[in-house]
Amino acid sequence: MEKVNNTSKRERILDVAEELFARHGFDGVTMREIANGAEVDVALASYHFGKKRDVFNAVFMRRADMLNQSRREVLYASEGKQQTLEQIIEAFLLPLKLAQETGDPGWRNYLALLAYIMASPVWSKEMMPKIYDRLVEEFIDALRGVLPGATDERIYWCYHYLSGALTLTLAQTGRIDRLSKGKCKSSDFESAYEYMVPFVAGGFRAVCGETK
Amino acid sequence: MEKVNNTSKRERILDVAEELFARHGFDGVTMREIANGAEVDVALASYHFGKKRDVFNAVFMRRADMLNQSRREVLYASEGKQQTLEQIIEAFLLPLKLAQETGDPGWRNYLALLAYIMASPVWSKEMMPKIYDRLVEEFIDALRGVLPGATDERIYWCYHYLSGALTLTLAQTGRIDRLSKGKCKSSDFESAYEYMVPFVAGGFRAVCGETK
DNA sequence: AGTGTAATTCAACATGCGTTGAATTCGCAA
DNA sequence: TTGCGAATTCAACGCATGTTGAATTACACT
Repeated sequence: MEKVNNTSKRERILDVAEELFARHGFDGVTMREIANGAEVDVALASYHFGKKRDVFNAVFMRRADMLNQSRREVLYASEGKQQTLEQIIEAFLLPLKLAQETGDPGWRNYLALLAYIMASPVWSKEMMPKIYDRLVEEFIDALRGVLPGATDERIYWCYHYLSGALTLTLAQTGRIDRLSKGKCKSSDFESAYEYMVPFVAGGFRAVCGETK
Repeated sequence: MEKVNNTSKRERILDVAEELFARHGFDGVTMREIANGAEVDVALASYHFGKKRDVFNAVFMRRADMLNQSRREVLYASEGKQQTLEQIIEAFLLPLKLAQETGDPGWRNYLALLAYIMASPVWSKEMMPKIYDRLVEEFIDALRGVLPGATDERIYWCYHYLSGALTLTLAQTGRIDRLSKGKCKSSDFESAYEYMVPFVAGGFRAVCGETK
């Protein structure tokens, strides 16, 4: 198996597909563009993964398990102990820290792809239940623990707002760069994380009542 | 000019394109699907609007001016008077109330299309500066007025979270329905609006300091 | 060195795409 | 009723698409 730049052709296909799908969506990318970017014949992607949809699936799944497991570990790290609202939110926002710390552009591309899927009515229904929906109920449970007086309706809506703020951040559209005239940067996940935790916590407290 | 169902063929093309583009994105829709949905020959869309991209543009522009003007009016309705943080946020979330009050499915489709554009790195850069970016600076100014001690960096990030929460709401992915087992509904813009105002206000106060 | 299997390329297919120019129909004014 | 321009359809073009089967190369094992 030929190797170039320390990665196999198979992985290079996934890397390129990840980046292109995140930017242009499923239908905005052709098999030939993927093959071109990976410097590979167009038939090779089909050989390894099958149909175009299977390439998309393979990209989606490659980092899904790792991310989910990492998230679960953080959430249960302080199990038994008295968790704070901020700790729970931090656990949920883990992908931001993760992408920032590794510095791997592949992770940033993957998270942008996740944002594309989250915001799409069609792909959200198709992909999110496979992996990511499962853990949400555990987050909601943790939130119920620190927001004893709140109704489920309020908690789920607040979770939805959190999810939206996260999604737009991961998408890295560059709009905040333009609007703020460079004072903020889409690529600056560290700042996004730093302000997002207190923002969301403040929102939850305003809607779901006081916490201990 | 032939009329059916009180709408011209030209408008029917825009209506169908609006719905399809919102669900499947620009590349996920063909001219023939649009023509089929509008019960019209495929060449007619090109005759009226030009290229496929021009159809997309026409759909985007059709309701843009109206929405922007409506927003501006609400923002300056309480000009001079002492505005509250909540009033500013309410003005920004106007599309939610608007879509809910008219009950027009066309508006819901348009707002979903707006969400698609907002979350896409490519389309966001191309479309948002045309109309929607202009008003944002006025919102930021209003926010500065009620958050005197806050840095621009903090205000822009908070605005970004607000924008994200709104975007995911407009997208109507149906995910909150599934996660909450029916307790919340993506289509329920009234509840989304009701909880979003205090959530965002609480977030701003937590990050940008106290308000009067 | 030789053999078998996986990896990769080559060549080509059927199909669907956006777009266009010519032909036809419609709606209204003279 | 005739004429004329706008609206609409018809037919077809050149091209790019996803996919596949056969041919070729690379590689591990004996």
